[in-house]
Amino acid sequence: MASTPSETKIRLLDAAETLFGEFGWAGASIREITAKADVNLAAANYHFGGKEDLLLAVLERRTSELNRRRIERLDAVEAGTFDLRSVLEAFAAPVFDMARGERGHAFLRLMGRALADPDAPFQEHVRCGAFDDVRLRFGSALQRLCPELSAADHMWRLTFMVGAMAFPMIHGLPVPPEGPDAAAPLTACLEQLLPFLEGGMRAPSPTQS
Amino acid sequence: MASTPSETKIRLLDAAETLFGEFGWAGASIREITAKADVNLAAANYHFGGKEDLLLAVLERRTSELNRRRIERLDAVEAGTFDLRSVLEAFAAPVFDMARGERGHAFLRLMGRALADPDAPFQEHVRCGAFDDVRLRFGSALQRLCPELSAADHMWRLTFMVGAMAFPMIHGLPVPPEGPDAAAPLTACLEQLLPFLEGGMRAPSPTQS
DNA sequence: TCTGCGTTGAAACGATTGTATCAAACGTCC
DNA sequence: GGACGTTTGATACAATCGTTTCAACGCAGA
Repeated sequence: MASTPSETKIRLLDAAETLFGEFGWAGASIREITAKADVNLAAANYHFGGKEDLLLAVLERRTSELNRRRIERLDAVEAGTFDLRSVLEAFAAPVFDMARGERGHAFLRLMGRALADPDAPFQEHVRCGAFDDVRLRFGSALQRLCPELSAADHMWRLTFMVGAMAFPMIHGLPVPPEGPDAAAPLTACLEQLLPFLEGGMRAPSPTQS
Repeated sequence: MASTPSETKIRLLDAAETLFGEFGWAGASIREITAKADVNLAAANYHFGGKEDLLLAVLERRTSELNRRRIERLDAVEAGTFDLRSVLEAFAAPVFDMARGERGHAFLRLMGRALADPDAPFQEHVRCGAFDDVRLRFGSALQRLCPELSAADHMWRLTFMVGAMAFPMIHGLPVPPEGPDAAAPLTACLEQLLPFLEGGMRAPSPTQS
């Protein structure tokens, strides 16, 4: 029993990440996943217990790392220049950082699904504490930075911000270029996203018109 | 042969709208849909030809009306006070208007899926011209209202705006209250959304920092 | 070398999927 | 009233689903 996941487990997680991200919860089958991973059909149930637990493991593998980085960056921001732009960057940048490299496209799609897809297993993961720390910490930070907004205002704007970020993740970034700088769309998306979010957050509250 | 859709057809469209919106393309089955519609299993294939054509019919029924209203409102705005807020309202308000009433919840979910769900049949509908007019007209209007933004800037911001709007649609609006004003969350969401979008659109372009 | 445990391979389970078939029932027009 | 095209109902089809089973395999420790 190795504490590091076996080769089979990793191959399963990778294949599941790709196919769940591509076709969703009901659209990706255990058979397709195990075939893509080039492992036996029974391996999915043997190592993870079932389809749902496989998806949860796939999500957990990414969101734990993602949210860890977010909190880390927020800590740094709160210790230094505590302004709106930096907080938003601490929230959004880790997504695009982790999307660099080999499996970046699949990662983005899966995270987009995790946020936007209302299918039961995705939301089960989101609602079961995986994002609670992030929500609390960033919610508190934003409330301090935009004190003129009510609690309801903040709830709505957080929703809008997550939606604005999730949308390009789900639909894929435009024309991933070959060659030396394949991550150019990622930095472009982040650079475009941040001023948009900041402008949205700085807008006056609709309740006090 | 009546030009108005038969009772069976309407019941099928309603049930399909609810279940496709709830469980997505692969998650909703013809059997569940026909059972919910209280029609025979074969009716779906008889009236619509197949599962995919049923979904496309469901989408078409709503998006044609929705986008018609959008263009209508944009026409009025362009003939009158042509400002950013009014254009954004012409884009967003018809969604929440149509979400009022009996089947509003299912309508919102379905439209949210149509925008955000990357599953093939949904995107097939979106990409096959259903939104082309809206995209062209509103894109042109926004470009005139925010001339300091580049074409790439506008493309990104349109993406972010649609994402911010689609997100609450997919996940449902908070606590739909019983009683006289069950549509209160709809007006609240729209009132919250518009200043957020306007703030995002008015943000400076990231390319000319 | 033998034993034992963790893992894999191949096959099968029952349930559910989308679709096709065909006879019965329906309303409409001659 | 009877024939006809349209719609429905019940059933069957092949394919695929998630899951289970069990024998075979690999490799540690004794």
